[in-house]
Amino acid sequence: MEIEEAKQHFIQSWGTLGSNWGVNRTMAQIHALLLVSNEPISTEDMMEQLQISRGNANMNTRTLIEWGIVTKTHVPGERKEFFQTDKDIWALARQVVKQRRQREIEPMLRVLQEVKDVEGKDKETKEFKELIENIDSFTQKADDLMDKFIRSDEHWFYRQLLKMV
Amino acid sequence: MEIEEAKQHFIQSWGTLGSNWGVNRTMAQIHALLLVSNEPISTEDMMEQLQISRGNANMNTRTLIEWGIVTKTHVPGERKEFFQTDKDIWALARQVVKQRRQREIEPMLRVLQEVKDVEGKDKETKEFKELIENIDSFTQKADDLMDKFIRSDEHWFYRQLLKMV
DNA sequence: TGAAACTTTCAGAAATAATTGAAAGTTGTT
DNA sequence: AACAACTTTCAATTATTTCTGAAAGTTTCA
Repeated sequence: MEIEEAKQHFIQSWGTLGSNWGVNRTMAQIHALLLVSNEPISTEDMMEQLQISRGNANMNTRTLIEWGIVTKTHVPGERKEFFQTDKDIWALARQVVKQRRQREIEPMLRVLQEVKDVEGKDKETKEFKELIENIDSFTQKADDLMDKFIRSDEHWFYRQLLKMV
Repeated sequence: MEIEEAKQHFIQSWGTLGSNWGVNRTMAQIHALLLVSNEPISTEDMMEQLQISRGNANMNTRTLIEWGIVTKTHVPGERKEFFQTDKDIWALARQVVKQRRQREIEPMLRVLQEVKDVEGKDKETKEFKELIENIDSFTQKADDLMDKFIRSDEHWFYRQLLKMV
């Protein structure tokens, strides 16, 4: 396989992976394109290489920036904006975990809290409370793990893995 | 808040959470309904409580069964099928992780493998190979962690968390 | 066997999400 | 200030996903 074909294949797969995780295909592809590019790339480049419209490129790039995984840069002599992403895959993973934690764990914990003080002493209510209690406990542990991951570095994570039986 | 309201609220939130994770809303709601039900429920029950069609209820229930998180049961004296889910939230999490691992990690590793032996000794190719190598290494570690989680029980997981600094 | 009870399927409809492209907005230069 | 270069916005369109409901299929039992 030659390099251009490989990059293309990678971009496609990254897009598919993204859409499985609730990230839109184009957004994941833009990210993949940035990953495989040696230099920062412009909106024009994205449009050409992914065959997408200016609006689409702009919107999805903005979302990537909001997620904190893409940054704007400038190329000397060029007036337009260029974009780049951190090639450190651990940094990327940390950033994504951080986003999802904030965006999903926190709302979930809030709902569980709201629902927790349901009135009643009957069996049905007790069982419901127990379920909510279990989900809450699980969610908090997941939250704790994510928090540790976000604060960690690659080596820490690797050591933790080794420590596990 | 009284019990029916609380259950309703929970079902809605579970639906939203699901759709953030690439699980369709109805599927997540059916699952939530099973979680909060004290007895197994029938397709009719789902249709009525979630206000959905028979086809929709049937299809999504089937997918939940394929995912291994819902099972069929029978209620004595009743001819129709009933469904139930494991209320153990850890068992549920393990099952979901198992599915996603099989469905996403494996294909990703295959793509990385394909793309890894790209030809060329130039800088561009070298950098690409390095990127792929890093993603591959990360993915394998994630795979390893998932594998450990799948084989674990709640207490094991809790102990691992405590061991982490 | 036949017919009621129940389940599954799937083509079309409806809902939702993603994308386009052109106009409006902004920034920098002369 | 006027213009060119560039970015952003958003209404309209297109694509994708989900849902419906009725017909076909299956099971159970008298």
